[in-house]
Amino acid sequence: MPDATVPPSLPPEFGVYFALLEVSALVQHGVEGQLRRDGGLSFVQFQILAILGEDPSSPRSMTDLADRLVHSKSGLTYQVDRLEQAGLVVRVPSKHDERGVNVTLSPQGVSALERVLPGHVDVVRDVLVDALDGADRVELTRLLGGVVQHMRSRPPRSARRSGAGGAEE
Amino acid sequence: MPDATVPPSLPPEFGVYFALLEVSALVQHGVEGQLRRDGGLSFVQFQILAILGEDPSSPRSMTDLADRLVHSKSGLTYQVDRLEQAGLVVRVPSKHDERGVNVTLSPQGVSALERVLPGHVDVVRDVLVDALDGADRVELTRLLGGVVQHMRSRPPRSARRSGAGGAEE
DNA sequence: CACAGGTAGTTCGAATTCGAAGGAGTTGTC
DNA sequence: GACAACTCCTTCGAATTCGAACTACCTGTG
Repeated sequence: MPDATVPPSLPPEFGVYFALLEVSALVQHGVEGQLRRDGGLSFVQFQILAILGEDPSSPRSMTDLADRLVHSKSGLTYQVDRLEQAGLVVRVPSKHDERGVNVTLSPQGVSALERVLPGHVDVVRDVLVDALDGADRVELTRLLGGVVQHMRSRPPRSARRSGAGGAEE
Repeated sequence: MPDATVPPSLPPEFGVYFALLEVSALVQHGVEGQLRRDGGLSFVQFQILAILGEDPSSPRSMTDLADRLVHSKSGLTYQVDRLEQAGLVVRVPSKHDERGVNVTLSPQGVSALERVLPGHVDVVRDVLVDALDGADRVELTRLLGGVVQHMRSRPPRSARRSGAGGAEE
């Protein structure tokens, strides 16, 4: 019988879980200051611009963006509103689907991205990339990529499950 | 996201950056539902309880906690308020420093932690740990640990003045 | 065509977050 | 002991986030 004064500890494999969360929080906060200083952008706003900049020829739907960012749709609406007010993105009604809204980078949005990117690269390099030598970086990328695939391959956030794979009503 | 694609203007090593952020966001959202269902806890609240549970004999100061969580102090005040109202933690004035406040787990806090932990372990295992075989897990932990050390070794967030790279005034 | 069920975005209210300012205690220097 | 500079935590207002409800549109079945 477990001693009530000693809280249960997590399995040792969970170090990876905490380390992951901590690193990502630190990286995120590390870049936030730079983004705000150089471009007046929040981290989420930068992410939106960066995703749109990945492939300017294929505009993204709101749902796409929300999914990519792992954000709520309402939160995305709010941020796209702000970016549109700032003139950095444009909402274009989808041609195929009357309900759909596609978001694209405006020329000003491209400029904003170009303005923050150099400093951003510096900060990320300083804070994250330099912590790893080349081989480790490749290895970490490989491992994280595998995890992303694993997670993306299971029902996305809309599917709630209380355990592991239990069928529920 | 088929592949951590990076805008052409970003160096290729930055795939690790995007993959990291995406994985951590997915993990975080993945556990949030379970924590709320099983214990009525937000992710941050769970983190606070978990940190306090790590070593109940050494209570943590507010600043300590904020630093560990990579959260603002005001945000931590808010969350500790809520946890205290719920009876899960207790604020104890520091003996050595009249300004200091130490936070400890109450018996109810221990119970809450015990109540959510099994399900939490399941979810994390399902979503993250199972994505890796044993060797990869060890490797990932090692890599992330190195990054944490690297980041913690530089001026913490309180010195958000010149941030991470450029000295600027 | 009509209708049920599903999807895309937005709006709304409530909860949470942050940074700046403030009150109080501590430390170092003279 | 007085003073300035610093640290610890909280309060305050503004910005951001989420989930639920809502509108509008699309798809499949009869």
